[in-house]
Amino acid sequence: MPEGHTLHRLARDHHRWFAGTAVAVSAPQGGFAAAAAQLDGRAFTRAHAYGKHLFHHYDDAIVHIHLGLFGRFFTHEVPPPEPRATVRYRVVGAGRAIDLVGATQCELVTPGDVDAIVSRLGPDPLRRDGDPEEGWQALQRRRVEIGRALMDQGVVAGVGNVFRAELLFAFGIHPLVAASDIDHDQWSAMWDQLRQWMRSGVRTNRIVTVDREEVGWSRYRLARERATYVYRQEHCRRCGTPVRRWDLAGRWAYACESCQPRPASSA
DNA sequence: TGGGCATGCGCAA
DNA sequence: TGCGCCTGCCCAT
Repeated sequence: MPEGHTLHRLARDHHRWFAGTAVAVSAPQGGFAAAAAQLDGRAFTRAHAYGKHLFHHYDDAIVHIHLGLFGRFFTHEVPPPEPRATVRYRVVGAGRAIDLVGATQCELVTPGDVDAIVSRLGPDPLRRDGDPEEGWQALQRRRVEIGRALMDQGVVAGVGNVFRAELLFAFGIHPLVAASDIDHDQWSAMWDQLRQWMRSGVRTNRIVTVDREEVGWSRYRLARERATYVYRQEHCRRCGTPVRRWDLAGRWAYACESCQPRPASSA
């Protein structure tokens, strides 16, 4: 379930569980075996995230992880159960164990590689150094629809399909509006909203964009349901209009064309 | 049992 | 623009 908040939450948890301790590292699936052998028994020094990228720092090595669409971590008490065959990277500390499965990337990298990865990314709303002006500058250079630009990690690092859909809905912006038609004040407000949602996402480990008062939900219902206005909804949670969806940048984009008027320029 | 789907992304054309 | 890759889970059969 990886958008940026997921990776920051993982970094926070992994840091708490492992930083400053020696850990056992293994690679049941085999692909990461040589690296795991090198890391086994080493001191885990820290974990950090940038956008959707997670980094595990050991005393003299760094592991770079990108979950892709399917990747996830399973967490266990210690001692952990026998790993399933698909576990690529297992870390066992004093009190917790984690299993990485299905990730697009899990590799040893150098500090230089980390710099190169981060340099391709736009500002991250979850980082103190995340600068919305940098995002604004990048957005100005994009000659595409806003629904496409928001998925571009060089504009904002950490936004995925849910935040794209919900952010545009919150501002009444149709995904097919040209990125260049977003004005500066609007962008600043979008950034603030995104940062608020993502911070909350790190705390609760899920995405909630609905206002509980507006939708009239109990806390119980809020905890159970997909708490979005248009993302994977049949009908707009605000006005009831059927939600439309179409392929944009290879992913389903969702919008309520009553709350988010379609730009005149698009057919 | 198997098809479809999922909060990504890079690459070939 | 379309495809391939990584895996788990849910649903229909």
